[in-house]
Amino acid sequence: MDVTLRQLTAYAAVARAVSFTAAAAELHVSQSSLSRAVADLERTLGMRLLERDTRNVRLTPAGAEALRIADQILAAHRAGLAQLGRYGAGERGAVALATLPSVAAVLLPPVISAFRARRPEMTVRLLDGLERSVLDRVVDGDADFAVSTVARRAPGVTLRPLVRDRFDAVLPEHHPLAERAEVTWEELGREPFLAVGTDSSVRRMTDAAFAQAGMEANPAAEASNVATVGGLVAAGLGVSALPALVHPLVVPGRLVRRPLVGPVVERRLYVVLPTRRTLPPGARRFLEQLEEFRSAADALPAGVVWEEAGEDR
Amino acid sequence: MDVTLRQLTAYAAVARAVSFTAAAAELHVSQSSLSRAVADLERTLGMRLLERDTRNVRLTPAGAEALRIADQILAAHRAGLAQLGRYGAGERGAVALATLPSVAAVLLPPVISAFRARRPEMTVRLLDGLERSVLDRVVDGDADFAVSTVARRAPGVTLRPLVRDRFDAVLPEHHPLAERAEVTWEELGREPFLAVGTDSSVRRMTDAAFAQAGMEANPAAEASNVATVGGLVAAGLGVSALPALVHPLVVPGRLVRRPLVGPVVERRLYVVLPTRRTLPPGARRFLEQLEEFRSAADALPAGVVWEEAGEDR
DNA sequence: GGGAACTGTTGCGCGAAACGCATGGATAGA
DNA sequence: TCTATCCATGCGTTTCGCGCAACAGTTCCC
Repeated sequence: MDVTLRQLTAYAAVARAVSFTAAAAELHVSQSSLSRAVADLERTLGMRLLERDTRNVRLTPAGAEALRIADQILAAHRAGLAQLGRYGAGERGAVALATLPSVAAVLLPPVISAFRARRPEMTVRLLDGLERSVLDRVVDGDADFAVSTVARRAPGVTLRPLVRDRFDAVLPEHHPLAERAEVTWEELGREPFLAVGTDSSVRRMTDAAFAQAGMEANPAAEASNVATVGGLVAAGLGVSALPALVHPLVVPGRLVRRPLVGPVVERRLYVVLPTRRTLPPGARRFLEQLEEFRSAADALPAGVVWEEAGEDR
Repeated sequence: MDVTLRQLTAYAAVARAVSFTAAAAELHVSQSSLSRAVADLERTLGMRLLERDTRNVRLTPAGAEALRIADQILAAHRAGLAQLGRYGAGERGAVALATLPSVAAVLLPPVISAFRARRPEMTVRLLDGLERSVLDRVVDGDADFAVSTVARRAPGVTLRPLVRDRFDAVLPEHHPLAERAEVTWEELGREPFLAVGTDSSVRRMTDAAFAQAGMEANPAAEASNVATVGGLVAAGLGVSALPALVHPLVVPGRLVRRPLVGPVVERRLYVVLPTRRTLPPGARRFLEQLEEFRSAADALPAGVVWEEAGEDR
């Protein structure tokens, strides 16, 4: 026979009260039940825990040790279930969120900050990477969900429009085009162009925009980090085009932004949810927090706007 | 309904094996039993732990968290019972031993050392005090047992003779009596006598010995600590009489010991056991260790001899 | 394409476990 | 001595846990 939680609970109550009758009242069970439970426990352990004549109950040394240990076990049990309860309520655990570096650095920080303030036991894990890997993270289950652009419809994920941002021209401070209120892609394409590395969604979209304006994308230089591109522009090596959301990542001063038109190119960012899996409670709570920012029409950098809440796709 | 260890064990096995059938074989129960146990657990917790179609079993995020927690709880249970088992075997816990300072400092160290080497998880608590308080410690249950002299039979304790030691005269290095092979109490009584404090058992016995030799105890000075008395003798303030066991506590050099005769006074040290209470396992083991030293006739300071093992009184 | 082999679920009946009630023996206090 | 408690125990009932067997959905292979 093995030691059950029931026996330990019974023993702990009796040992603490130093009385079967009192403990029985406390636990809302009959006194005989406790008497048996403790006797069973003693038989199983093969040691006497309580010294009892018909009138008094005393702990044996072994009984004192057993009380200590029973309390430990019961506390572990109680704490474990409480943890699981908080997990279930989305107050504890981890949210794994795949996203683009720009989103992670600009859009999410206030959300994470508000989320953590409300649920201090939650951990937010940001898996930042390029568009391609972000989608894979969701499909593979590494991430609970993602916030990202999406090149093409992927099976197994649902898309919920979140924000869209506009491409701006990024120019050296005293560049001739900086005097315009707006700049066209065609005008921009005549300047030495500084592009972000091949794999990025930004690169994909600038290539497409130049093509649409009837020009060929022919970068003077490339860098994978947008901050690096910003630095190159500021140094006067050329011009670039970046979505509004990433501008906070570019060191300010010595360069200016102008809306790009002909065409206006917008980048759409989605919440990417796995279609099959149900979202863990913590992730659900994080999404609620994100929606709260959208509903409150929280301030976004210039050129970035919240999408209307609507149907998932 | 509450979460039982049985359910947690079942769930942990299934979640680890990712298979009800395999887990059933492992736990030697029927597969249907596990199916129910896990279903019950899920119902109680109000969350789905395993995603299962008829062919495959997968953990949900909540299931992964639950597995972690179930393992914690089960480990706490297992560890607790193991601790209690080791406690029961006397390999873990504490021995509380009341004793005289001289016994604690001279007789016990090798015993404690051997005991701890064999049972590293055991703690030995020495409650050292004067004869009177030592007895009380045992009667009150503060100590598991004691090693001490006993002025008079006390109710509720059993005595087991352990060692006896002889009173020696303690003399300054160049004192006239130091040239004798033996010294009588009467001779000693004619010198300025340096006594230990009133409450001690040593004082009680020297007083009695002088009385028996027809002299009055009339100390030139008193100190409670025998090392202090030794210092006074070495400084030439007078002579003293101390039981052989305490000599290692007296700083060596500048004083000499001579057997005291007429009468030879012996101090008897007993193991003092509570008659009622059963000894905790650790204490029993400590006593065994002590007996081992007696059986091996372990070397003792000159003038101290092991008592024969015999009946308890 | 149809069946064989496995998987987890569920209905059923049995046996054990746990419980409350009532009782008995023992003791402290009036 | 009597009474009020206290814990242990016998007894009957209810609940719980289990295995067996039938069932339903998948996968694999001939």
